[in-house]
Amino acid sequence: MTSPANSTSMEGLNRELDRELSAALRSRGHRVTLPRLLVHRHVRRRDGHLLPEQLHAELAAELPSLSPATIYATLDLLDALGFVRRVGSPRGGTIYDSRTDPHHHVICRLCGHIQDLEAPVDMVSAERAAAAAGFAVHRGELQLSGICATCAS
Amino acid sequence: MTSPANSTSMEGLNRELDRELSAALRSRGHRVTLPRLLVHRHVRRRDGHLLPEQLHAELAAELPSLSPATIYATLDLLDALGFVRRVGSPRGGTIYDSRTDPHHHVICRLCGHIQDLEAPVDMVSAERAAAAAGFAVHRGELQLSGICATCAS
DNA sequence: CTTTTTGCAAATGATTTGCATTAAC
DNA sequence: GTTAATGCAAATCATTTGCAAAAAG
Repeated sequence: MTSPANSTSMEGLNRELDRELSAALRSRGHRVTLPRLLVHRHVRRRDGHLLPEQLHAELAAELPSLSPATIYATLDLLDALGFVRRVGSPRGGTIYDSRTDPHHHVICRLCGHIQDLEAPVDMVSAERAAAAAGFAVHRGELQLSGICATCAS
Repeated sequence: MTSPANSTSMEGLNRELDRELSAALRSRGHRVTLPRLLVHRHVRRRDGHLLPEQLHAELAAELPSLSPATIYATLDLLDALGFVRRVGSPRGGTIYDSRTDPHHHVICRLCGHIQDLEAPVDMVSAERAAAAAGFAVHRGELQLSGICATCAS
């Protein structure tokens, strides 16, 4: 009953994600804890954008004691480790993005729905202008705002 | 003592700004009120980025009764009228930009200092991708994040 | 005079903080 | 055993809301 495809089963994937996070945590002197493993698994299994509150609700089943404070602290840590990316929503509040490679976003200004954009955007001259202004640029993204298909109707 | 340059004196500028706002308000059926005139003057005289709270503090001298609620409502109205532009800060909270023409921003991820970037950014392909995803794009800006000169030291 | 706008105070929502307890190492 | 991380509750911060009083048209 066990096929080679088992290496991508939920348990196998979790094991692999756990190993990856554990290595990153230890290399920085952080401890490996259950809340961190769970948040990390959840975030990286679900590719997309998520709100801390949402994450809190979804993990309540697996670890009821998990508190909002820990969610926030853990997401910040994962951001520092490069596993998620903190994105400021134009509607206030914070969105965490499980994708950390360069890409862009459109956000519905009515419902807040956010979607990735794969389009290439040349930000070299903007980065140069920022450098000229004394900024050490860390990253950048294009944020488009508009009305999504659902809200349009 | 009165030179032609008087047309740009504070009183003259205010009068002109007031006329401009009044026309826009009336054309949309809104009323012309002192809080609106004061906020509008303040925002447009001070070219730059400002936080509602900051604005509230700065206008306290001119109109002590001005409440935060009115500041927020007025800024939203000015945004709807096209006199300011609401910008979501990646650090949470809302920034209002007195510039409404297309331009971009760098924001210090330590102190929140924000600065305009004049660099041309081609967002056509991103807009096309957003349209393909069902979005009616309204506007867009590039947001760079980094460390400003002050925080670097 | 009628309706909008204001100011105030209270409510809300998101995020942070302080601190004792628990768990990692 | 030490020290860091957690959970909880309370605090904070930005923003919104409800409503009676004031101002605009």
